[in-house]
Amino acid sequence: MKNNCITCAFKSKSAETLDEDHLNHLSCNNAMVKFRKGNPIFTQGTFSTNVVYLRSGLAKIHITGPYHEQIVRIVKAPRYLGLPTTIGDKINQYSVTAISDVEVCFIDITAFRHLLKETEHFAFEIILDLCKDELESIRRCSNRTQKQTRGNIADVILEFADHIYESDTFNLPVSQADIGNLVDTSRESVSRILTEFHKDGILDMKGKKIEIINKKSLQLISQNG
Amino acid sequence: MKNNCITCAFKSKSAETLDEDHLNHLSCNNAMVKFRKGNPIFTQGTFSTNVVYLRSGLAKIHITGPYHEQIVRIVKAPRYLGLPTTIGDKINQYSVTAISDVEVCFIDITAFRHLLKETEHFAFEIILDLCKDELESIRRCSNRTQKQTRGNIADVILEFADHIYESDTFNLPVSQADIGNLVDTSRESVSRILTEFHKDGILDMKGKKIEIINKKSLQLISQNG
DNA sequence: TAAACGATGTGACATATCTCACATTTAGTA
DNA sequence: TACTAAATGTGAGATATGTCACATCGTTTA
Repeated sequence: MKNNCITCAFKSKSAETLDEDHLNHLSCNNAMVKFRKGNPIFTQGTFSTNVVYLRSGLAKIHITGPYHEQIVRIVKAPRYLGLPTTIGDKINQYSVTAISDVEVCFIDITAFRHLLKETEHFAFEIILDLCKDELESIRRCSNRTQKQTRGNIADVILEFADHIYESDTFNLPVSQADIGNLVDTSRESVSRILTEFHKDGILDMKGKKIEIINKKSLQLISQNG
Repeated sequence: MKNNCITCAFKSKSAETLDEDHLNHLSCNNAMVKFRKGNPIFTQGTFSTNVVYLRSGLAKIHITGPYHEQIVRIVKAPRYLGLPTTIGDKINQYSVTAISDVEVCFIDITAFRHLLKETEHFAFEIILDLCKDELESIRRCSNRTQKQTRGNIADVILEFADHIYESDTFNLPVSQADIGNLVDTSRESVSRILTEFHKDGILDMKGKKIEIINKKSLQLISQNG
């Protein structure tokens, strides 16, 4: 299914810099695909022949570590998925899986490189994106290894509320096991800490539905361990 | 002190793509500075007005985490230092300190951006660098959080031998405390594990001098925890 | 050369969190 | 609706590793 990038309402910041000709070129080398919640968008170890752009929805980036699968990050549209693994290597170095229903654009890598060469603004926006992602990776890794589990779990909750859903009430799109391997702890510890937060009146939980009641406390826990 | 990039023997892969005119432009906006071991090259929290290129020597990239300073990575020349923090943000998001005597080029950021715009090959090489660094960050973080301390310390030794010094005998350029905060453990644990390796006949230590005796074992420890 | 400081070795103890075990609840499907 | 599988709650015990304490060794500096 071909896509029309000119009229697309979910353009990336880099695509915003393109003129009509280049957007047309992008449209011609671009396939929009829908994935249902839970399905893999691309998989570690396979060939990467396309640049992937997440048009709508949520996805998790995960990597097979030395012992177990680890979630690196949970991301929301709009953003590119796996530029490092597509451009930096021919084989995907990590996997991306939809955690809500998503719309994804697969852009032919040759066409993408063509755009990088032709239009310096486009390339610069991509560089900016890469730089910000790398900073984020470093910051996250430093937090994750230094903080104790309570702090990391508080972070995850705050991340969902502040950056992903932009609301203090939301449905967790992932299991507790997922949260565990996002912050590198066991499923059981996540459960224990979540019920602890509940008992302390910090948040309300009904199944997957979470409501943050005492955000100050949560932020304090995030800061102090 | 102005630099002549045309005759420079330590050109980056990206600079290799430049023609004489552009190299001249680079030379004119470029200052080469030497730092002695232990001195900061740039510091987290300060303004970043230059792109920094490590021409020779070793450096550590470190960041102030929620609890303590953490070494993110130890890098060797030739490579850029802190592209993400220079391009992605105006304030340095991390620090870089020399761990041997080093030579560093400070490139004016405006001139650097100019090169990015003018020459698509240059920009593409930079994008490649950024992508590879990001992949490396993710891989490292996943390893560090999953492996046990013994495995991480084995990794550091192997990294020095295989990638930094390219020899199984070398002088450790950092203290055990540094290694501790590179792999997120205490100074005492590093000491204990290092003497353990020594007792097991895996390596020989005389002061800072390390000689790997049984590399196979070390690799096994790196893999299995 | 001494003194002072930083880096390192090593023991004892505390503790966060993992693992295993099983109960219980929720969701998905015939 | 009932049955099955997956997700979650919770206890008990094991353990890797942090912290504190102090001794020793090497290196810089006055």
